[in-house]
Amino acid sequence: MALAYALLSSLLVDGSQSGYDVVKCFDEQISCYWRATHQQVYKELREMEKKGWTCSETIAQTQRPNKTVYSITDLGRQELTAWVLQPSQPTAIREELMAKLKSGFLVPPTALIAELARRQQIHQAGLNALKAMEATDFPTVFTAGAKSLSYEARLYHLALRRGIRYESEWVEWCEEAIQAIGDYQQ
Amino acid sequence: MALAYALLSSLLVDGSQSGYDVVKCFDEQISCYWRATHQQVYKELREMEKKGWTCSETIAQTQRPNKTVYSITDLGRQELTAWVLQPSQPTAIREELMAKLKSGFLVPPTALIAELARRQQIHQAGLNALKAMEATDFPTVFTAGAKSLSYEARLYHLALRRGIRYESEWVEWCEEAIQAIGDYQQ
DNA sequence: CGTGCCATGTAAAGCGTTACATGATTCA
DNA sequence: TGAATCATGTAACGCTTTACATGGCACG
Repeated sequence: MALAYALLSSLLVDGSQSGYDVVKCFDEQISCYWRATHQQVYKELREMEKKGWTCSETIAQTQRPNKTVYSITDLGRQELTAWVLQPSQPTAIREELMAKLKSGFLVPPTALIAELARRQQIHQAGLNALKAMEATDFPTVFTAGAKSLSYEARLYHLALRRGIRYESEWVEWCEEAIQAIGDYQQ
Repeated sequence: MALAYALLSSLLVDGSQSGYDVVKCFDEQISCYWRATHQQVYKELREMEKKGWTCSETIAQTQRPNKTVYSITDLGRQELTAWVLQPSQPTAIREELMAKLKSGFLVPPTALIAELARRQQIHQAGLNALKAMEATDFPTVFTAGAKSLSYEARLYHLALRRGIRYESEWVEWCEEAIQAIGDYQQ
């Protein structure tokens, strides 16, 4: 369900787009809070068109495959607004690594430490990417503060901040866990 | 897939259990990193028995429905160990609230603030619950430090710490977001 | 007398991942 | 010449959620 609305918001904020563009936008920007494959995106855009939430236009291109460019309709905008107004539940957490930790005594501590270090690197890389996004998309934040942003930009910046906090928290926890397990070696 | 292993680790660490017990254990303890409905749990336990990862015994009860109590087998333990040794990918993030924020300019700021305050309360409650769990299950941490724990307990404590950090981060971010949106009201 | 706990299940629908498929262009 | 980008799709499978179903006991 929520994917449909995430797509609508992309069409609304970033303008009319082809499925391909939306996927790219998801990979680049939206990935800090939502993920979708191209198969899902194309399917959902077609289904929303049936419901009248989007409309499409085919753009003929030479030297490139033709595009189907989707736009949000008034009905789509209404649906999106109604959805935004609804309360949202926290996402159910599903963290494989924590499940592995519970049975972690089955394997050598060094194996756990290696895995935690690997995860720490992944989250550090994610953090760096998000910080780079912040520097690119919101440069004024660093000089004039977040209050310099427009309301719309500020809202999006808050989502980015959530991503940054999330990845930072992961990096810190990995550090804590590596230290802790180190205490039990020899 | 991962559900199966989470169940095995519950059987291994917490001992033999009925499906019902496992579900309760998931609701109470495991919910900070995994969630499953009773339908999933019962199904998975039966499937693992077919594979020989678990074995079961029916306990007749008067005044209560009979139970099927599952135990982990040697094969199950081997499979679990092999799984723990495999690298695990970070969970894909799917955060509805962030998607709503991106289209948040469609609704009055007060609506956003109300929703953020509601979410903050939810995460604060989650945080309190996890801290209470820490106090109950690991009382020595507060007096003698985390190093007083056995290796097994320490590993589980680390998972709990991750939950605590996660909920704390949410509460803080909600605060930040409420403040930020407040800046744009008159 | 109603609510909630104990204890287990079936069935259907929805959502998400993975694999497979095409075919031209651009860049190293 | 091989890889990456543009652009869109089908199909199968598996996981997750939601709804429906049963039936006794205990507690207020």
